[in-house]
Amino acid sequence: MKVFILKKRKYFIEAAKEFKVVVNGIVLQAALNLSAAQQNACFVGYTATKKLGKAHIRNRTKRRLRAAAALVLPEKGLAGVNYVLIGRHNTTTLDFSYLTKKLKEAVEAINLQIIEREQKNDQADNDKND
RNA sequence: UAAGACGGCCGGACAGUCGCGCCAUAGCUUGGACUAUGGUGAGGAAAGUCCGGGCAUCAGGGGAACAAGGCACCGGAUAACGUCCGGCUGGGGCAACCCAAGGGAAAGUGCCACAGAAAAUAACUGCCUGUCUAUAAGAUGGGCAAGGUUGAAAAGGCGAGGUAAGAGCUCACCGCGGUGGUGGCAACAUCAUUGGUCAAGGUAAACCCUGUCUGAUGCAAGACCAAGUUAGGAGCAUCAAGGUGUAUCUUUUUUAAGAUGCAAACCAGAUGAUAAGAGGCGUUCUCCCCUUACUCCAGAGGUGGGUCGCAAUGAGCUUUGAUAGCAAUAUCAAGCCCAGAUGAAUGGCUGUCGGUUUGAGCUUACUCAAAUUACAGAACCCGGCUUAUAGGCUGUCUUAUUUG
RNA sequence: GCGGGUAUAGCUCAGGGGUAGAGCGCAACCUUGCCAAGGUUGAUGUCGUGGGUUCAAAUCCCAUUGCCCGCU
Repeated sequence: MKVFILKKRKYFIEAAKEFKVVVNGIVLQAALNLSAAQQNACFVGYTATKKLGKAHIRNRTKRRLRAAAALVLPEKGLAGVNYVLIGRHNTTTLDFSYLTKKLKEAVEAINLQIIEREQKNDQADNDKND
């Protein structure tokens, strides 16, 4: 599974509207992306707001998110999904192994949501066809 | 030894492992969000954006007036500065040393609450005295500016003489001003002499005056490439008659095609020329020089694609050396090349050694354990200022005490 | 990256050198059988923070902190 970086503001907004899971240290959002599905890859973006602190704290937050995502997403990520990781105030202080564990849980949870939604849609399509 | 003053420097180190950006080279399924190897990768403040520049655009340059704003003891340093260095004056400290937006209040205007007779023109109270009425005292004329509960501030201070009462009215000392000498580039210091019409408080971080400096906008500047969109209006003359438009006619496939005419308007093109006019760095005026006719206004669409600017030649860097200077700094020599991203690299984890604090063993040392290890992240680039900062190293000096 | 504004009572805001104010809210009392409305009275500020100028600063100057906004 290849992991690429999200750069467009549009996709961040889409992700915020669709799926969302919150765990200790991380907020995870996601949305479907058809073009990514064709490449058999998923996209990931990182966000750290001004609320967290000054520039060096925000940079540190993004680095830890990036390091955690590099461990988790190649295995757990679904193809054709845009993930957005949002840092929280305790992201920099939490133990790193704990953070990765939590991220893994979050990704699994959000993947479940996405799959359920797709199955529903498929069923709906099937019903219509019938 | 204790207390203190002023500087300078550092801003954890090493190793392992998994990763990231950029550059170079090589490779490939040959142009990509690829792979390999090598190199390289945050600060003293990268911060705040408070000053000064470089650079870019407004075509370039000069002058006058006005406006707006900054600065303000003197000299020097510098590309420049509101920065720095050295001095002066005033204030603080026993001292080392520190602090100061530190020009002008006899150019003008304003303001000075409360209190106080009065906040600047004088008046009121008061002191002395002549005349009249006359018991006390009052009325009126003259002289005077010492005293008058206040206040941040009251028309030099203090003492003596002097007088009807008083008064720089006179004198001594101090202060203040003028002139001259000496020292100093100067601010200023000092000495001499002279001034009593000594000039009538404060406030200029109130307006202001004087001197001096400043064009505006900031790399989201700006240049090029690619893609896309478009109602309208304004701005010379001429030509030609292409497109479009429009009118008429013909054909018949009558929602079309063709022909001819027109050139008022629009689009596009060519030519001409200097007369007038328009635009061109805060405003007005002016001079030189130049430029534009596809320029300006307005509207529409879009939410921002790529390359350059932009990282190795610089106001560059150095625990280097020499020379000049008290110093800031300058010159010369030697050596060096040192981040360049754009949802934004410089990280995650582990170990060892450090620093600090606390506790225990405990005679300092030393050992063990725990905690802690700052402020903070380049975004066009430099010189400063300001603010934040755990902890540490180091130099010079002052005062006090003790010992030799 | 560049530029601007603001901070005053619990809340919303005046005041631009001389004793800090208004409205709403709060408290007490009056009115009522009780409540609301109404009336009377009262309390409430380190004027965001730290320096400076001044006799005197919320006000003028400098620095700083938080919040808000614009440019694209």
